[in-house]
Amino acid sequence: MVTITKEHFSIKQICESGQCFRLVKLEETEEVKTTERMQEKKEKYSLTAFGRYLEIEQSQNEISFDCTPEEFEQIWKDYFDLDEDYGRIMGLIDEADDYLLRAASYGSGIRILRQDVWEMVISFIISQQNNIRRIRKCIDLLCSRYGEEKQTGDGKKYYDFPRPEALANASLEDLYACGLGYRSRYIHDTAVSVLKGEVSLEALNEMKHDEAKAELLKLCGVGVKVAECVCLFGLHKTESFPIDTHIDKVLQQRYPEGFPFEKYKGYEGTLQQYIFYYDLMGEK
DNA sequence: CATCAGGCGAGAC
DNA sequence: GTCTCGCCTGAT
Repeated sequence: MVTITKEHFSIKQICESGQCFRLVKLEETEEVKTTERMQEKKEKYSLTAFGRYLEIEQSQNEISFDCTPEEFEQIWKDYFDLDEDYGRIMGLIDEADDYLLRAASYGSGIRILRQDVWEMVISFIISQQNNIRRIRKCIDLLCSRYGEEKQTGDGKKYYDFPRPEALANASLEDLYACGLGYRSRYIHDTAVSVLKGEVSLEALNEMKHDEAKAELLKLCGVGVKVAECVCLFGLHKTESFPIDTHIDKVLQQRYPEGFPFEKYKGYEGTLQQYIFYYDLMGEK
């Protein structure tokens, strides 16, 4: 077990922000009173990533990871982008931009996770014209049917994310049965492309944002929006700025003169997440 | 019953 | 290049 205290880290907000579909809430327990009037709420989450299973518990700024210090240092510290100072990024926001300040304040615990590229490609193909609840369901089904079955130290079963080969070999009929609908063909064709090496996901890390985006656009079912999401969450290119229906609406309503991208070079994607989350979850 | 959910491909022009 | 249209599916 590794316990840290960290500012600008809310596992709840990261989960709700819909960038990682295999981070799920397990339970909520009302803890014994730690002070006279405040009841401390502990929230427990599970995460499956990079072939590993991790349980995480958070009470305010204290976060506990159920893993060894070595695994935390090697894997999760990087995964949760713990070396980045999100307070500094929020400090870049124009003090005259009330809306952006409110959005960042509302979602101040969000971090841009460093996730697996292949998993992001498939996950965000599934995300199109879809809601988070159903995206999770589709991905769970894909994992349990096409992912390798594994076990934790204490014997808990979980499934790895399916490899390209497994999805390339799946029949369209079976993919439809995972509730993927018309995205089934996209998943299949993309898996074949990656398996054949028509698009090399490994090579994307060495590329600039625009170059990586152009490569991703070669994949069937990957348009501009999905490509930007893969760049942001799978390649950690934080200059990526995915525009979906929420962001598009906000840009029109709040930034009719245009969003000041030049002002936030290199951090557009991080700010996009604050805006997205605020529009999705925030009160009117 | 219609509409919507973090779009995209195909075809028309 | 830009525009329109149809699309699986489950929730409301």
